[in-house]
Amino acid sequence: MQSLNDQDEKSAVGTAVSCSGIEAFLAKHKIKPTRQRVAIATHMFEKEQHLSADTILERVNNDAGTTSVSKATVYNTLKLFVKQGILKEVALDPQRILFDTNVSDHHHVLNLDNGDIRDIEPVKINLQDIEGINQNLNVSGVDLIIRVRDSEPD
Amino acid sequence: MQSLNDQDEKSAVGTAVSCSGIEAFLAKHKIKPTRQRVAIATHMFEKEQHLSADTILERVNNDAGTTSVSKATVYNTLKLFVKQGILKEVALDPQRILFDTNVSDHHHVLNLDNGDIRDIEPVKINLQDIEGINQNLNVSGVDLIIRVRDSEPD
DNA sequence: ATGTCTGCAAAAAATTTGCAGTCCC
DNA sequence: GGGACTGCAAATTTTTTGCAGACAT
Repeated sequence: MQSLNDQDEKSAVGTAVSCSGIEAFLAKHKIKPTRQRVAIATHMFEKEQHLSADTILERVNNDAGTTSVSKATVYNTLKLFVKQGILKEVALDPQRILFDTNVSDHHHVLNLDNGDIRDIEPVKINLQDIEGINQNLNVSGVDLIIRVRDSEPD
Repeated sequence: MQSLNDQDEKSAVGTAVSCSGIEAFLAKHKIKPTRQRVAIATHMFEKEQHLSADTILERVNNDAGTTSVSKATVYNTLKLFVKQGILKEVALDPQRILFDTNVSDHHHVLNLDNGDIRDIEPVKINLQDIEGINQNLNVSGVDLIIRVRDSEPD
């Protein structure tokens, strides 16, 4: 249950962003809140979640309450959101690129049996632990995906 | 410097697969060694490496010594190799899906400054260390990518 | 000749680009 | 009205599918 790491705006931003606060939320991140962007953001930030570009397109266009948008706009907008730091792009596996509303440093546990994706605390990576690595390097990011199954291996 | 974990065939299979041994190598993994597959495998297993489908296509078709192949065949063949366990598909980042000749359990260190990809030993993940997780789950796979830079952050 | 398998052209899906129309000043 | 920006049609790129031909009985 992580917040968007936004200090002010405590009522509008909880685990997600309330509909009325979306415009301010976008504006605060230097994103002009156009109709299309608000529509996409409304669905994306409805709650803490991991969605594909396709799912977002579907949800936006099936919701009579928001403008409908083209696929290109969904891609361009999600990429803009990533650039502005309100979304994170995650390659859950080679066939599944998702956009994650949790932009804090964290990792994922993917349940292969039911498809659930669970966010977990970042692990501490010590380059010292990796043999033979150049110690002058500095870590700029760590992606960790743990695939699990419910039942025991047979 | 990891081998392909193949016991017999010690001369043909070192860190890579020698050209002459390719057909036997494919056959051993229940892959009929057709001209196209041999061409693709020759370039892929030339040495321990991480290549995109596109790079493989280019290399195969620029090599007068091997049959040229269509893009579809490259995709289908690489997928077949993954299914048969002689390649691993790695989502290095959302924009870069690579095929890795190292199929043993391992992780990656990606140097963002020079593009180098380095294989490292698998980390031991203890579900006990992850708070709030259902302990009846069992881990079926762990992907870890560490992004590093040469110089210190400014 | 018949059933299985291969390679690839064509189709489909995913992503990017270029530009017509808007929005500010 | 002019520079900057937006959304999307069209182009491009990536991936999948379907089927004509090859191959092994």
